[in-house]
Amino acid sequence: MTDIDRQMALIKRGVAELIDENELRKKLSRGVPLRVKVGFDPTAPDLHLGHTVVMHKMRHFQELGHTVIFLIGDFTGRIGDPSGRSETRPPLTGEQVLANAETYKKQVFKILDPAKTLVEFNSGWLGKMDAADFIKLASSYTVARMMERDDFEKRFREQRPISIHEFLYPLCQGYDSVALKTDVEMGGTDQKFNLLVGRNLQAHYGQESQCILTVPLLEGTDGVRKMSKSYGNYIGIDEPPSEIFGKVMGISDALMWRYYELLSAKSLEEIAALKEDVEQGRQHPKAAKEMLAHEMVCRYHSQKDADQARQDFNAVFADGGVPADAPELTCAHGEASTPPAFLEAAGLVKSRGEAKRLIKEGALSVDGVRCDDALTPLPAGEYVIKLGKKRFLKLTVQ
RNA sequence: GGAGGGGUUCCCGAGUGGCCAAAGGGAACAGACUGUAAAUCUGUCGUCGUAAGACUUCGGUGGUUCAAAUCCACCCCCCUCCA
Repeated sequence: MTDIDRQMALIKRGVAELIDENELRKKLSRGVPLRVKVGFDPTAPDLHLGHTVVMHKMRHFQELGHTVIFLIGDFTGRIGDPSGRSETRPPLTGEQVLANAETYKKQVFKILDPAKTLVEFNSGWLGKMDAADFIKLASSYTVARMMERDDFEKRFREQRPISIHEFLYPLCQGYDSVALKTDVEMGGTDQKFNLLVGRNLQAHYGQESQCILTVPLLEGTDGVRKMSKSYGNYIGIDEPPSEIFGKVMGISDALMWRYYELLSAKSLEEIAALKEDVEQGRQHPKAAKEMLAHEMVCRYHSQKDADQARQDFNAVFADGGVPADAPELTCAHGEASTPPAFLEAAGLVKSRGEAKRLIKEGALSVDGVRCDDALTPLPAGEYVIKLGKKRFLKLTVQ
């Protein structure tokens, strides 16, 4: 029994909701590895920190000896999860799905143990169902129950449209659990309804119902909306060390604690202590944020990369240096060496007009000296160009 | 099948013949202040051009007009209600 308590402690850490705790204990007590499923969208192979919240939970299950099923929703992806305002998406080709799956694997196994991970595609069973099968599936649920979903309920009340096919999404996702004989399904808190449908469908098809476990949604770097590629507020786990470090440093102080809570390996006690230190002025908030940034780079790259990223960051932003990976450009003296020309050539700006505007605003510096002359070509030589706070260029004029 | 509402620059959203590259807000970017935090203030925010100015843009295609985001015709798409 102590083993089960130990397992439960790890499983429950940081989760938003677990349904139902006693059922899960019962499943665990059988001593058979559980089948733990998490579904992923096939269209977004760029994993970001938001995805990692649930992935760490998957990792926990693996560490406890259970089987994790990484389900790629290539069939359900055609419907598009109705949560939010997403629309029906065009189906991806087989090759696209496979290519995306490969990209997924490359990133996912930075966290998950490949030996304990099963990768599945739900087109494998959903794609084989015929109209009669779908009618049967649809008959397993009632409109009233479907309308329990707050998104549907809300839209219905506001007289906004709900397409019939949107009802199919939770049903399909739920059927995945039937097909895979899932013991536990996890997802973000916004997935709760869908996860519950799986529970009900399994019972309908004569199986033992899965437990469900939801994890909090991580806010994006803007601190407002959930982290998502389409909002452009994400930190991708495949991004280079300097990017990850820099993006973490750019989040607000308030958000930093949220990230600590959901992403850090530190214990909740350690985090509370750190927060206390910052509030009491014993620790500078920037230092606390640096530790977080360092930890993230460590996880997705290496200790060495993290040290380097921190050093570079401070060299650049605290001491006004140049990042080691700044782009380089060589151009001829003359028209090509006027600021708007080389800024555009280097891809630092979208148009010359933009370059001129920025120069007018005082954003350009050459070797650390502000330059507001957009007309005069730079003479031959080597320069360090800085545009705004974040854009750098090593320029050689011949 | 019928009736009505709508598609505007990254997003929301004004704009019903010239004063519109198009109000306002948001986002974003830049400057000041900082810790590349927050807050605040200032500025920029279609392309080209040092500038004057030129060019392209308001679902699509044609048309009316000296002149259209604004008027007309047809088409495409979205939404609501009735059946």
